[in-house]
Parts: sequence; structure tokens; C-alpha cells
Amino acid sequence: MSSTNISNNSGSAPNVPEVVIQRLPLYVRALTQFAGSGDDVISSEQLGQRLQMTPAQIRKDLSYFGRFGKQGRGYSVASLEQRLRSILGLDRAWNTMVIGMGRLGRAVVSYPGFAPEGFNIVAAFDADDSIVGETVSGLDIQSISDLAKTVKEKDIKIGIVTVPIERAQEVIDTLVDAGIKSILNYAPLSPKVPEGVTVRGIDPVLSLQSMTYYIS
Amino acid sequence: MSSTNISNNSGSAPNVPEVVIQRLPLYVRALTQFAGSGDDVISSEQLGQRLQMTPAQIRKDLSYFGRFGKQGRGYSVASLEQRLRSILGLDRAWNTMVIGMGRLGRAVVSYPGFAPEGFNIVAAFDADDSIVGETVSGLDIQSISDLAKTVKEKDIKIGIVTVPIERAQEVIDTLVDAGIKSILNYAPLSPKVPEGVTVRGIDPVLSLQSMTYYIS
DNA sequence: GTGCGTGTGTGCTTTGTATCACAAACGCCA
DNA sequence: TGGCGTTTGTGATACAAAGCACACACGCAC
Repeated sequence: MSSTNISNNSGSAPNVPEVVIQRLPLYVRALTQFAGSGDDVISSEQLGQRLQMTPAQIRKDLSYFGRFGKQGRGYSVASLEQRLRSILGLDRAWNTMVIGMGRLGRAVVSYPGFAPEGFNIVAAFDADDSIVGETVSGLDIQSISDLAKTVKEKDIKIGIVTVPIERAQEVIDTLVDAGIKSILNYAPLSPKVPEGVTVRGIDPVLSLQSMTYYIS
Repeated sequence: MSSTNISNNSGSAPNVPEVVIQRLPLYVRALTQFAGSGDDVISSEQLGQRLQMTPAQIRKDLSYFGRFGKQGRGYSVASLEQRLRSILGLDRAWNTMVIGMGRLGRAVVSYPGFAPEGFNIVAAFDADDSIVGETVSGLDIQSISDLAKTVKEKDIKIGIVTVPIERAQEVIDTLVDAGIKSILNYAPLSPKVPEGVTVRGIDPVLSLQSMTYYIS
């Protein structure tokens, strides 16, 4: 799933495993939370305890990107957080859009957790002409035929798909055609996308279905 | 995270990797979808194409649990689906509860995707006394102090946590004390739970944050 | 300045997972 | 009934990730 990690400015690193990338936001979050509580230096041991993982793994992960700690001390909380945010591209805001304005899509658009993290939802789309033009949380619902144009105009980099499963692949193809490289997919399928496009699925039912195995 | 896979009836298998368990629901879903479309036999090749994975991996995964296919033919769609559902415990219904009746909790309770898959939400809780007694989607909001009793009375096996981050660990501790072994956590933290308890997190922000890395 | 305690960064080992490749099973057809 | 094309199930192999353990850096105290 995706790679194409070409040249970049200073802090770029080659061939970082995808699992590592997925853990970095965890570190960022833990550091942010830790920043409130007094100490301005943190050790991999402390971080590991908070995140339920081994200190060695944290140090290994960080070492893909540089040497951020000081021996005998640990990591500067503020500085490490800043560095990680920069690596992940979280030191800027990202324009996103939501496609599918049914029940789920409306909940996503109204969800107050995205904006504070720098993900601004700046457009909303639906295929159903009868609701195009309605306003949801301050956003006009647009027709999907406007999508490519709006993506360009508003410099949208991320698509959030909340359409029913039957339309999901088709909508995702549309996003890909519009040049979108990052898709958050709420529809319960494993969509086909070309190399270089990253899709992450949000699927509570799948999670539940794999847990029941352990309840004997 | 979790294991304790003790004796079971016939189809039980020892030491199955967690990743494999997490893929089984994907197979179930693909089989269900495939069942509609004519053919009643499917090969690992076809399944793999649909799920974007190698046929070998699918066969390996299935081989942990038995021999379900016929050489030269493939797998009976209906029968394989049934076997997998049985292995995962999806051939029965599960009672679940939602803790935290804020915006997110209400959305979860109203979400129509759980019941058809056998996950029935039969109780709703909140810590805020001022909303205890209200009705949401036909469920009375109960006080968390009733939780342990209700879990027992209604034979609830799964808890869905939708409280704010500050209360999440505390609520999860309460669930664990009440004997819950499976938790679906919407709060943005990595909770600490004892061995034998399975937690799966739903966190769209984390997913977004790891995707931005690839948008250079 | 020197010595000591602490915690990083990392080569090496171990563990875990995915893939390969082929023997054995099956169905079909002549 | 026997041979052929197909697809499974699985040991062996290759690859990837996690963990270990220690040399080395740093800060502090005296």
C-alpha cells in the first residue's frame, strides 16, 4: 500500500516502514499530553510506559529520522514533538473534503475533532441532486461533478469517503482521477487504488468482528 | 495484546497470530458480497484479487483452522463463510453497550450498521446525572454506577467507549472490573488494560496524521 | 576536571510474517 | 478408467519487525 517517498527537504529519511509511520502520531499525541505535566524532558522508558510499548522500539523508530535525544537525559518534550510534527507534515493545516452527505457524512462534517489537529473540512459533496445546495455545518453540499474543480481551487489534499458501499469504489476512482493521494474511507470495502495512493479504512464493525474470536 | 486461547469445541486452533484473526472478517465480508454474484465456488486467486492480497496468504490463513477447500475447485462460498463466521463467533448475536452519551455516543447508538451484523446495543451509560433518564434511539441512558449490574443482567460482552479522553481510562477500568473482555475505544488514547482484555481503537485523526507523511 | 549515574543510538539476534513452489487431491472428459 | 488441467495445503525460504545489550555521550557533583 503506497510508498513513493521521493526527495524532500532536510529531515527526509529513506525507506521507513509503514508501521513506523503509523506509530509516529501516537508519539506526537503522547508528547502533547505530557507537555502539560511539568517535566520538559522525557525518556523512552517513560514514553513506552505511557504507550504500552518497549523503550527500544521507540528509540528505533525515532532513529529512522535522526538523533533527537541526549544521552543521560532523554528527549526534550517540546522539541521532539515539533520535530515529529514536521516529519509527518503536521506543522501545517490540510484542506479536506467529505464525499457522501448521508447520516455518517453529516456526523463527520460536524465532528469537532478534526479542525484542532489541522484538518479543515472545506467542501462537502453528494451524488444526490435533491440535497445539493443544502447547508451542513456551514458547508454547501456540492455535486460530485464539481469535485475536480473544487479540489484544484481550494487545494484539497485529502478525501474522506462516507458514501454507501455500492458507490464507494466509483467515488474513490473519482478522487484518484482528481489527483487525491490520501483517502480516509468509511465504507466497508477494500478499494482498489493505484500505487502511490494511500487509503486508510475506518470500520468499527470489522474491529468488533475480530474481537469476538477472543470471547471464546 | 490479549491471547488466552484455551480449549474450545471442535474447530479450535492453537496460537493463531493476531493479524490472521484480523483478516478473517475481511474474508467473511468478501464472501458475503460474492455470494450474490452467481458462482457458488471461489478460488483463493479470486478472493485475493478482490481483497488486494496474495492467494497464498489467504490459503495460509485458512490453513490455521482446517481444510476448507477442494483441490482443483476452490472453496464453497456459502460453506466457507459459515465456517469462518463460526470460528469468529459471528454465528450468534452479541449484546453490547455504549458508555458516553455525548455527540459521538449518540451517533454510535443511532448507527444502523451494527445490528445487521449481530451486534445489538442494549444499554447506554453516561456519567452526567443531568442526562441520565433521557432516551436515545429507544435506550434509556443509565448511570455508570448501574453498569456492572446491567452487564450481568443483560449478558453484555462488549463495551463501546465514547467518553471524552479525560474520563476514558477510568471508564475502561470500570468495564474491566465488570468483567468485560472486549472494548471498542473511540477515545484518543492508548488505554492500559490487563492481559486477556482486547481493545481496538477507532481513531480517524490518527489515520489522517499518518497519511500526511506521504503527501511530502 | 574527573568520576559516576543515566539513558540514548544502534549492530546483532530473535521472533514473527509473508511468499514461494510443489506434491497431492479433485473433477472432468474421452 | 486413466490422463490432464486446476487449485488446494503446506514445508521450506525469504523478508521484516521487534527486542536485546552495550558502547558511548552527556550532565552533574565534588
